[in-house]
Amino acid sequence: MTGNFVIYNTLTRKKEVFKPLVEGKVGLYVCGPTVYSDSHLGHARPFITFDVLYRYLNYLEYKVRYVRNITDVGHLEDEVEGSGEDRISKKARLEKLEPMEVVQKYMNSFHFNMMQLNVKPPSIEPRASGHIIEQQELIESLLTKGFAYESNGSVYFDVEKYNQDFDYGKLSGRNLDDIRTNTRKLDGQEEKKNSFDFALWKKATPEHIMRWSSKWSDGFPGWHLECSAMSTKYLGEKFDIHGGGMDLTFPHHECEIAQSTANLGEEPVQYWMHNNMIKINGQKMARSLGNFVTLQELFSGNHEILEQAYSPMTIRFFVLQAHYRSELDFSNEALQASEKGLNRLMTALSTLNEIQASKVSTVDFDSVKEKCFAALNDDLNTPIAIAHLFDGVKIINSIKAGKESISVRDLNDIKSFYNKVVFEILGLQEENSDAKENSEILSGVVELLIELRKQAKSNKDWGMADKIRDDLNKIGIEIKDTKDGVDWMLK
RNA sequence: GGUCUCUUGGCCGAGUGGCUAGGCAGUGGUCUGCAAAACCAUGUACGGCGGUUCGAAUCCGCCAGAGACCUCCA
Repeated sequence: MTGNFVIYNTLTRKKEVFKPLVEGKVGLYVCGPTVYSDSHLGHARPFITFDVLYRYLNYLEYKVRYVRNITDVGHLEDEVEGSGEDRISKKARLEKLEPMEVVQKYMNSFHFNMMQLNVKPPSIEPRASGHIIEQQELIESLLTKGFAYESNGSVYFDVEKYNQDFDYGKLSGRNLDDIRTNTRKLDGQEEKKNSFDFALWKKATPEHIMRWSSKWSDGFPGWHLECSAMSTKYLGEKFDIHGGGMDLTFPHHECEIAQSTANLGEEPVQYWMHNNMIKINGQKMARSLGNFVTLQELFSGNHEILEQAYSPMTIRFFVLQAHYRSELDFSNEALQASEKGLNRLMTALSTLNEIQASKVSTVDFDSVKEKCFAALNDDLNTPIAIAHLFDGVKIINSIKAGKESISVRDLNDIKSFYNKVVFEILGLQEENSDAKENSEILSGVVELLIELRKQAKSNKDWGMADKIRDDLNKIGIEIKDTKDGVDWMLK
């Protein structure tokens, strides 16, 4: 119905027509969050991006199994921080919580944020801590096949050996010689044959709380391992799409490919998709850089750099107004633009329900529809798709204004088109309307005040009329005099 | 230092050899007692310097600036 869906594949650095391994079915894996603190705006981007991918694949009538992991075993800290302490256990000590309590807390808040952003839950959300056995089995297999070696209770992946049979660095465009000469010297690497070897199993230091027993040592899995183990378990040895942030390309995804390929003999993933970063003041927003704004802060406006609160849908729309492979600059001005743009789009959708159909259509909506889907098909180009939605808005408004007319059939067609694209595929939703509809008491009170104001107006008592309007405005209720009467909404 | 990417009008952001998105802001207008909202109209921008071409923001080269990765990171 909608032509070929094209995806930019990081592996080939080209756009490719998407063709699933199994007709009609898609296996999708996306790197999920490490749950040790609240999610920030940067985290929201991949989850919104791949949520739209998931929704679009569903729209294209694929049966999708979407796996998105939760990293809850913690990984090594930056060496500069000392100790090699697990980042989750470190936080736990600071807050005097059990590690799993920290995990639970932030997993809950992550889920809540995702719900606010209308990000659909994945089909399976496996936790690394629940797949220690699978990860150990994978290590075992790599040891048996000679791609890993044990050293002082830890197990490392032998990159050199792997590179003899396969191509280490193909995803990120590196080769081993470059890596060899350019890898920085880090401490605590004497155990490894080569500095670029990475841990599959790490022996825990005494103060490390999160640990599991194994034949090698009491320890914990290396940070690339869980994705290999869990994607294989739930999606099979070969699956269609793997997504994640661009900053994970190397080393994380590179190592993931190496582990899986060494184990399975062939590459597991057909299409690698990477979203770009959100920037703030010209720099990547990242926890480590301390320049982040959490989603909760964004939604409440409670952060010094925020001029106001921004609703979840504003954030979602903001993210979708840029292509997922482009950098996106954060600023109050940009966010406010998105807020107003979204409002314009949503207003047009409700206008759609007020339009009276005529016998004939004087407008042609087909090109809007075609261009919109063409954009989505072109590597999920949501900004272009949205641009065409706005072209449609212009048409809708001119019908409303009586400049154009539309037949019943075409009107229904447009309604279903906007429903599909805006709500189903882009995953936007109405905000605020709930409060208005759900509170009969409030609604009754406001209607009464509007009635009183109307009387004041007919008596030309502008002072009273304006007082009612302005005071309501102060407590967050906006009164609008429109052609068709008085409308009100919660701000 | 190595690998890679980017530089578009006041802001955010598409595009990638000729047809010169879209949103926001600004300006003008419609509506209105006023206001807000809404709606309509309106902007010829592509870092600099060369080159290729009938024609370049789009291709090539150089220069300048910014960023990402190489280390936990969405």
